[in-house]
Amino acid sequence: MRWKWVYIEDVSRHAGEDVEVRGWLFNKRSSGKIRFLLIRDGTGVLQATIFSPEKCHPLFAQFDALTQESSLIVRGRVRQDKRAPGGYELEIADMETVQIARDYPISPKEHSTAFLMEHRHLWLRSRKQHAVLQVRAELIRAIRDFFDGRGFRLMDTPILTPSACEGTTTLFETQYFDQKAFLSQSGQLYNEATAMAFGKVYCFGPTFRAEKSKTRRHLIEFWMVEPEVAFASLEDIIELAEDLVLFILGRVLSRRRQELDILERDTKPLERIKKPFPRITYDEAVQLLKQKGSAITWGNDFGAPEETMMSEIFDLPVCVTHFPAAIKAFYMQPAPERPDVVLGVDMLASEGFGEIIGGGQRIHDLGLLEKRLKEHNLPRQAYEWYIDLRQYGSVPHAGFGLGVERTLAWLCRIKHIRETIPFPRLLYRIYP
RNA sequence: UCCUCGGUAGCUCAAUCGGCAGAGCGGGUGGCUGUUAACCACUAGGUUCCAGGUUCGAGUCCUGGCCGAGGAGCCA
Repeated sequence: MRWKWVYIEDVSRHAGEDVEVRGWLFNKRSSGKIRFLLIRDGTGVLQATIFSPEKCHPLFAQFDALTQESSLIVRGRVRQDKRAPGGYELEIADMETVQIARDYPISPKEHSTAFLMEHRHLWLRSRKQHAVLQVRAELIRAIRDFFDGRGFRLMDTPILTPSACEGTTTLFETQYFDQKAFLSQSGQLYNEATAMAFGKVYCFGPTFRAEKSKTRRHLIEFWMVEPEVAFASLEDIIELAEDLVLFILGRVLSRRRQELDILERDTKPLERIKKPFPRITYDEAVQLLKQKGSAITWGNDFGAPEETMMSEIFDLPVCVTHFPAAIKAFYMQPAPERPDVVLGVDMLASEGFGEIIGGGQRIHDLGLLEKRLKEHNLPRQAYEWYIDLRQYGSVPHAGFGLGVERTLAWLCRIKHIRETIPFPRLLYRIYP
């Protein structure tokens, strides 16, 4: 007979049927005349059993030879059983060993972070890491569905760029034939051009920052989605950011419950998030933080302790607006009648996870943009095309960037951002 | 880049005042008719990160180096 190859996530639909499962040995146990195999195939974990009153059953010998992470194909009948994890198990009739794994280094007991990072290529198979990356895939799909559903056009901005978008000190330099090029830190400047061509756009890709930062919330290479909308104001863009976050939350909470359970994520703090999120200006935030005992003074950016304090004051994500112009990028539009602050917004996630979104309104006036470039000592020739946008039907416009890994860390309540991407690039680690 | 802590069996850790190198897990062997990180018995397994120094004697003390972790600044 022909055995039907099924994935473990679909196994409950095949109760009573003969099927084939292809996967890896997650764990095994035995008790006299009965043997248990926990098999994973990437979509789930299934318990399979071998039962025989004969001690010398050939399948028993095959079972005994299996080691953790050995690859195998099992065939048998699916049966509903309350005693099995997941409620279904496979009664093995036939088993094929594909390869015996020798000394798999990650045991079911505890390991240090350093050891696990060294074995990241195998750590991905572990239950919690697997769950986090399942949520990541869902998060990315939700982001795309959100923007596509609202008529945004996906614009792929370049990764190799001739100039800096923000500071030049944090750029990765590379050779571009006989000239220098830099790895992109953001697609924003290019998106300002595509927004003038398509009205509302987004880019979604990897970004690179050569910052020597060694914290739980920094990656050297990370993914960012950046919408940009022509004719939009700060107000418009904040609402867009709120809608995006709510859409993502809805998707992940409805479709990835099981993974959040595996991660022991208490979902109540996420479930109570509703529009509108609290909004405060930078001025108000500084006042609040001072009352809470922070040493912050006007004109300084928030540090990690300030972000933690903010999430102790509010139990929803918070939008902080109107930052001092001096601590923000050259392209930020100054507030009307208050030129020392800009129409920018940072969204701080709840539960102490800090900034997940940064954005705002961009300068659309030619003269002001030229003035700012000079003040920031940026080479005009590298920005000619960008300046050009202000000469041909310039309009107010706004956008933001959302960091995928930080958002995922918040959703999964993962302490360190290194677990939110399959192969993290960190300050002192580029292997594996 | 700065501050703090750490490096002992494949892994996670212990080793009192400087005095015989130890446990659990994993591996191996055997047992057990429903296990849930199964359990029980036995068993193999060591360049104590590297180089130098002090000492009768160093995993332990000193000097230098290498590697890692936690935190800070910067940022999404």
